[in-house]
Amino acid sequence: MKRLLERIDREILAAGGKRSRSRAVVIEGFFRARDHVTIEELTRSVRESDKGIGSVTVYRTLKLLERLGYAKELDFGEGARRYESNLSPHHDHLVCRRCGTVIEFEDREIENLQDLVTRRHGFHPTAHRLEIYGFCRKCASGKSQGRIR
Amino acid sequence: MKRLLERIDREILAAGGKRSRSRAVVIEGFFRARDHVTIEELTRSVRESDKGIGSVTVYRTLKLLERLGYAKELDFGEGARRYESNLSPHHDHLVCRRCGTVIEFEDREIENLQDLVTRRHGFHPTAHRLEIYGFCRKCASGKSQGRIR
DNA sequence: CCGATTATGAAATTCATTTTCAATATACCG
DNA sequence: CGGTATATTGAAAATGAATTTCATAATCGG
Repeated sequence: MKRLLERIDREILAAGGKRSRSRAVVIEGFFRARDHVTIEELTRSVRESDKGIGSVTVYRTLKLLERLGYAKELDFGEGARRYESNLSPHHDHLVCRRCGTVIEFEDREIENLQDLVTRRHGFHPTAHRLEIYGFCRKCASGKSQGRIR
Repeated sequence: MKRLLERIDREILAAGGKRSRSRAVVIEGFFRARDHVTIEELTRSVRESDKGIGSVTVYRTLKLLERLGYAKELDFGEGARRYESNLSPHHDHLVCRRCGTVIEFEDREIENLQDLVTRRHGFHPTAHRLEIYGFCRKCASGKSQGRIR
């Protein structure tokens, strides 16, 4: 963790940036937080360390981390984006519509088939998103299917 | 087409709704329009038939069509939603980041693998979204990779 | 330490979407 | 048919996430 923060610090300096306490707090908070945080959640948690940190700085810092490749923007259609750290290998998400739990999964074969499809259409893929929405085991038991919307 | 509109009309009545000219124009416009329209695009096109239609009505009508199962909301991360008609069988999307072209594809095997993964985690899937972003054949030729963002 | 540049937070702005509201249109029922 | 309850409309206002602006503060390189 310390090592990671130092590395990011160096990259920011190398890119002409400057150090700042607020940003350091946000970055550390981000990597400590559970994955898939919203800006609002992270702002709240980060303010426990430093009362004065504005949400704008959180927005800016996460955009920065994304540019540097350390964070990924997610959108589960909730109205607000979420961010996850980009340290673990690529994966996709199962999102529970009731309790919000997010399960990460990785499936090489799906990825391979995606590549095939993509190539078949002459496409050069740069990214993809796969999310499966539904009900997790806990929420699925003891619930009737529920009408759509 | 006529048949489809009548069917929707009947469903709306059956659900306690009333007929309205504005809505009829929007619905017909939607099915005539190319797929993956934004509200703004559809509003513009629909206003050529009836100057006075407000975009609010377009918003409301598409939400209605979605509830009835005739339309699907899409989000390619552009800031505004898009809608496609839900008449054709399920498919996913290849989205060109340069020219915006959207190619639809369908891959039974990917779907099957998704089901497997989902079940493996005890999940009850209700929907999924798979989008592959990149550059279409035309846009990919004659372009250097381009830095991330 | 100086001067230049970057970062900050608050406030203002943007923009898609939703809500409110008064006016209008439509369906249902006698 | 006519009356009435109810749905629909469009404009304007409200919402809410994200971004921009701006004056101030912090940090770096020399």
